[in-house]
Amino acid sequence: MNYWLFKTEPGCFSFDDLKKRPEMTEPWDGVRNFQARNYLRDSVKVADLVLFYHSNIPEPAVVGVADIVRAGYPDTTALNPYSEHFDPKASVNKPIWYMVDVRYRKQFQQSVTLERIKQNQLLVGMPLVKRSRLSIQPVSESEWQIILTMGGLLNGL
DNA sequence: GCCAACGTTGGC
DNA sequence: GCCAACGTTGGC
Repeated sequence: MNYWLFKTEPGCFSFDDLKKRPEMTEPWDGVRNFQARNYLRDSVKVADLVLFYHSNIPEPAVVGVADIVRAGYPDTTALNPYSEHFDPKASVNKPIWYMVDVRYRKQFQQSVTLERIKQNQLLVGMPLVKRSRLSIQPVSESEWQIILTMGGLLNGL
């Protein structure tokens, strides 16, 4: 079982959007970065847990937890010319891009802001701090425990 | 809205 | 395969 951090701009897709339909699964599509793609295609597995991060807002923060209900499969938005994520180089036989399905698990009691993460010496090694542009990032067991505790989910999910 | 960081593209 | 130009991300 692995831990991840997924980034999204809440104006595009937010944790509230996920929470509104708690029993539903949502495709995490539109990832167009090769390193993030590799994680989605090769490493993200069913039952993995995800820190849901809101970026590009005044106070960027981890706001809750989701889980993976389907591992990597071809991202069909790349094949759709009407999608904003259309990629003319992708095809059915060579999909290039991959997505996974996620599901709501739990909202934090208190959002864990990027500011607080940066203040914690045990978290400054996270790609979020060093390489903020990577939209799918692995999270270590200890980082996971610390951030869940900071979010008020000390007793787990 | 600015701009640093960094990923991608394409000419050579 | 190098690297300059360009585009995008995302914190501030």
